[in-house]
Amino acid sequence: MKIVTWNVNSLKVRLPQVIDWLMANQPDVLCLQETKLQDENFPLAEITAAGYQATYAGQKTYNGVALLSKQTGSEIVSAIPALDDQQKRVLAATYGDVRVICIYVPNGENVESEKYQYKLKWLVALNVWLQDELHKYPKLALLGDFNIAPEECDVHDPELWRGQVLFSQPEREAFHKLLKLGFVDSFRLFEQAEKSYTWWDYRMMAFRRNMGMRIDHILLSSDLAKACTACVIDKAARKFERPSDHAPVVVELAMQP
DNA sequence: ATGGCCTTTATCAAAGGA
Repeated sequence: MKIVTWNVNSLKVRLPQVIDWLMANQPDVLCLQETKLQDENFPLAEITAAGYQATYAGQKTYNGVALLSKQTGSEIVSAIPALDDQQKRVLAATYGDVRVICIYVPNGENVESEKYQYKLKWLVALNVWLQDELHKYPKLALLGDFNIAPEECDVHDPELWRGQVLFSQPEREAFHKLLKLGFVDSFRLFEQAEKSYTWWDYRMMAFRRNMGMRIDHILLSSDLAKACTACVIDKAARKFERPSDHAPVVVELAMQP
C-alpha cells in the first residue's frame, strides 16, 4: 500500500501535474492540501478519468483538502470534533482497515500573530481528537502539511529559524506530543540524505540552493510503522515547470489496501 | 540583504502563504 501527501498550492493550477503524478506513481491514497477550490469547482471528471475516486472539503481562495484513492473511503470526517473552525484543513477516511487522516496545519504567520495562537490551539484540538482515533483505528496514518520542522536537521539554517514560526519551541513541542500519542515519524525510520526537505520558498532561488525545510510529514501508528518499508520525498516534483513549493512525501506499507 | 515569488480575488493592488 502506497500513501502520499502533497501540498499542491492550488489544485486548479497543479491539476495536470497531479494527474501525471498519479498515472506515473499509482498511489493507493494521495492526500492533497491547499486545493483552494470550492467543492462545486472540484475537478472530479479529470480525476475519475485517471482511475481515482475523490473525497474533498474545500473553500474559496484558501486551505482545502482532498483524498484521491483507488478504493472508496468510508467513515469520512472533515473537521476536528470539538473545534469550532470554519477553515477546511482536515479530511479523514478509512480504506480497508487503514485510517488515513489528511491535515493542513495552520501556518501561524509569525510568533506574535493571532494566527500563531490559532495554530497552537488547533494542534491541541488535533492531539485530543487523535487520542480517540488511535483507540478506534490501530492502523492509523496521519499525514499532511504540518507547517512544523521538528528537528534542527529539518531546517537549512536552524540559527536563522530558531524561535521563528515553523521552528519555534511551542510548535516543536506540539509535534513531539503527537509522537508521544504513539506515532512514528516514518521519514526517520530509514537512513536519509542530509539536508532533506519538503518545502522551498519560491523566492531567493531557494530550491536551487536547497534552502528548505522538512514540514510535510507522514506519522504512522506503531501497527503501521511495523509494516513501513520506505519513506521518500519526491524532490523531482519540485522541479516541474510551474511547481508547487512543496514536494510530495511517499510511504510504502507492506500490506494490501 | 528584512525583499526577492506565486496564487487568488479583484482590478491595474492586497492578502496570504512559509
